[in-house]
Amino acid sequence: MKTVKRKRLESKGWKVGSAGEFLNLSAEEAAYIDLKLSLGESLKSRRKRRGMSQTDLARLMQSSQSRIAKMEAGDPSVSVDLLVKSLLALGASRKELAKAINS
Amino acid sequence: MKTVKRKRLESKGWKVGSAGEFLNLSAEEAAYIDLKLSLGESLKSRRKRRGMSQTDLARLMQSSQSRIAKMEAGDPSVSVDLLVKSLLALGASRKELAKAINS
DNA sequence: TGAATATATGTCAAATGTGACATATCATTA
DNA sequence: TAATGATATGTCACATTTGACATATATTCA
Repeated sequence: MKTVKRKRLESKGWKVGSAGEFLNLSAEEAAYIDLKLSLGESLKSRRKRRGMSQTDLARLMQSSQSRIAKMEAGDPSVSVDLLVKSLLALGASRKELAKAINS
Repeated sequence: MKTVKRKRLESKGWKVGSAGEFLNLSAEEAAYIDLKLSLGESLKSRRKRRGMSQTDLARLMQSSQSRIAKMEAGDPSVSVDLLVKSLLALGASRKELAKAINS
């Protein structure tokens, strides 16, 4: 894992149990977090491509600007569920979702 | 959508708002449900390939047999998060996850 | 520059998801 | 056919996630 991403995680309040790698993350925990970060980034770029603000997207999703911000930032308080629903709300297809997950 | 899958959904207590297709599902809602069903099936086949029972997997995941059953069945009470975590616990890679989502 | 707009961050009550349990149904096989 | 093990389904107390709000910090641009 790159240092940049690492700092990013550390500073964002990720905190995990068990012993293991650098932040005490097991491979699965790390994969899970990475996944969320990827989805968040994908959400952000999609939203921007559409020329929408976080507030716009929040309205579209019946959510709130602050939650959108947290999604895009990979905040520990947001679920993969919400990220997936958001991407679908922005018109992402299954295939595109899969791509976002893989990237 | 095939009739089999449809019956499956109806009988499993899916219940959604708004007007639209057959069960009043918007395209996004349908995609979301399909996604969960796919992940559930993927989980089931992975578990079986490993020769594990639901109880075994539950132990591995610190969950319970009943929750595993619900995951595999696509029960509305299970989150994508849990499905993803389960697949990761069974050793699925990002790429394999993506594949499961796409299939 | 400064005002307007966008994004980030912390908090909380309400909503949703969770493991655990009881118990039912299904499958295998002796 | 019983007995045994696996899977399904309903329920609930507890845990986590949610939208909303307040407010701080960036960003844009006249």
